[in-house]
Amino acid sequence: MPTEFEMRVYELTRRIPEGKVSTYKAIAEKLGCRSYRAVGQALRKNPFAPDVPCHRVVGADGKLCGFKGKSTGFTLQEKRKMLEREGIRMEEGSISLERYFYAFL
DNA sequence: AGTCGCCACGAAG
DNA sequence: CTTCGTGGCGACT
Repeated sequence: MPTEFEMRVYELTRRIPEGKVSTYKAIAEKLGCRSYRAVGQALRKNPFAPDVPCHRVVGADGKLCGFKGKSTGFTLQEKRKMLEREGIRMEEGSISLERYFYAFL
């Protein structure tokens, strides 16, 4: 059973439309919290995967999340593929946030 | 309940 | 590059 905080994270992440991405920072600030890490932790557990498109959440510099070892069962390659399928192109492993960033309007 | 360690980050040095 | 700040959660005590 996720906590309320996690629920908020999932709820926001879920709202990211196809062809768009967001950052841990944006989500955290939207939740009124200053910790991006807390968001990352919530996504790491991600009990709502793949309902919650955690692959659309990237770092502030447009890079995909780090994936240290195991995760929710997805790999960077799989996520990259999903993103490209949604129309998101990457340059040397980085995403152009200027084009794809979604600030939860 | 208190403490400690962990975490897919970010900013600063 | 490294180190610290930061917020929250899980595990252990």
